[in-house]
Amino acid sequence: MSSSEKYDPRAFPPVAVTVDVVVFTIREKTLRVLLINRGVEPFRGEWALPGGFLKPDENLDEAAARELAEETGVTEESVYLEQLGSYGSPDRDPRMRVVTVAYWAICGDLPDPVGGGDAADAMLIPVSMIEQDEISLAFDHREILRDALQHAARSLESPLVAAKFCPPQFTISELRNVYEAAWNRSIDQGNFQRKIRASRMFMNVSAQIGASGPRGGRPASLWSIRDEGPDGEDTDGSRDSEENEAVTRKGKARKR
Amino acid sequence: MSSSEKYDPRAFPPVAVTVDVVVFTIREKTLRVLLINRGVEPFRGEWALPGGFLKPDENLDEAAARELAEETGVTEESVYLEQLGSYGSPDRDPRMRVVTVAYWAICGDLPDPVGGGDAADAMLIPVSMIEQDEISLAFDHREILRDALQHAARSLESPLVAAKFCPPQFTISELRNVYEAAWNRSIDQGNFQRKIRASRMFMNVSAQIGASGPRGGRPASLWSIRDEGPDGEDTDGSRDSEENEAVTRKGKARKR
DNA sequence: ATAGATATTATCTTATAGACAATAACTATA
DNA sequence: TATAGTTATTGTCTATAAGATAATATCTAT
Repeated sequence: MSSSEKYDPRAFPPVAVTVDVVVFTIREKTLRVLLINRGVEPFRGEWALPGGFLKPDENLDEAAARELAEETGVTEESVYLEQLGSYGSPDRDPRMRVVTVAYWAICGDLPDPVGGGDAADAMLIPVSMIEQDEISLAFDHREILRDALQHAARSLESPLVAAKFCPPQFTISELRNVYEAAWNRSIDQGNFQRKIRASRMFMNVSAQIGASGPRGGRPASLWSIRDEGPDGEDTDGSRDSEENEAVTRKGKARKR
Repeated sequence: MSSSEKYDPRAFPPVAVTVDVVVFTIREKTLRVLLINRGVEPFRGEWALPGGFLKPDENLDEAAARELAEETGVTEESVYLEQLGSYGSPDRDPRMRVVTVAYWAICGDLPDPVGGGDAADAMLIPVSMIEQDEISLAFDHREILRDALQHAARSLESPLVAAKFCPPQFTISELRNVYEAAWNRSIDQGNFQRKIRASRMFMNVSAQIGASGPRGGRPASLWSIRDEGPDGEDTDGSRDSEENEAVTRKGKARKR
């Protein structure tokens, strides 16, 4: 007999459902994650992913978006927010049975002084610190973060996802920095430039302009995600390439 | 303030958590999914994914494995079983708030007469029938199945996953049939053979032997997943290739 | 023996990635 | 102002992998 038939849902075992969000951003060429310093037991004083209980009339995606907004102030619908997976070991929360649905998000422009106001403190911690066990996380949040990192690394194979780490207009080097921070390895400038331009996923704003960096250097051109016009945009005149695909993820690792 | 602090977990909103499993297999060169004909309301008489409530002392993976075993009798730990995602729209179950954690599984050798015994009937339905709306599913299971199909298609990029659809020993053509069924397109025999042999992921059992098909043809050699020996296996003598990767997923579609 | 079927190997072409060199355009400083 | 340092951009060469296609091998059926 099907197990679906075995239970009366009104006699379901008591479970609480929460939503946690792994918010990634890049600061100082370093991949960072938003963590909350817990003000209450359990795990008081330890760092944890932002999250909270699912409300009766919202679906999972809405709950994740609400949590993201509550913790970061970011409400734009352009934000990348995707479900990661669910975690439900019987003892993952000492208080009671809690199943959490984890999401991961990319924020290109987090307001710097995060932290909701309460005794709870919020910080953007480099993921390398957690990977190297310099910071421990509450609950099973280290495991969730590990899975989020893996998932994010794969998702970056699409440059459109990588661009979510950048402001609306960005240079190709800024985009390259995203990969170098997330994949923890250096990427050849020339090859990356070729790849991005050939992909036709972005369009050239201000073809020649763009300011030089603080240390000089030829000024870069600015790019943005291609708006889906049926007419072919080609600000820089290159017309030789077709719709390409992913950025590959091989090569020698760096330090992080 | 962090939302994690806002709620007393003992005052959590009432939610039931279930686990549903999308069980894929291949029959007659067709990708099929295991469906249960519901014997009770709601959706009595309609087809649904096998699933049931999470038990108090099991984690999510264990619950999924239990459901898989209950519905199929398959208990081997070698079975491919992976979490897919969670679904929790407030009204997805008319009885009460139910969040379900969906898994997907590959069974290479399902006992044919599935069906647990009760009034509930079980069948292996071709996924094409659901895609073409010839069969409707209960709850939001059509959406879950759609996501599972997408996820499975990507996962098959690793031939090791594709081999889970096959018996322990299989021919390269059987493996190719997996791709043709799941991706719904034909794959060139020669190129596929080259790819699989070059990958070094499998090893040659019974190098020359293997029976001919019912319609004749040169007998194929049998392969199995390479056992991780430090010594280089090379039953067929080819020693020219290194560890390669995915099977790509481009090409013209077929009918299904 | 011949036709039909499937498996296996080989060849050719093209696309893409990676290594690496060369050039362009800026800032800073002697 | 000339020069060095820095970053952006373009170009070239090579190796690898994929797709198209042909050729060969080995079976069943008639």
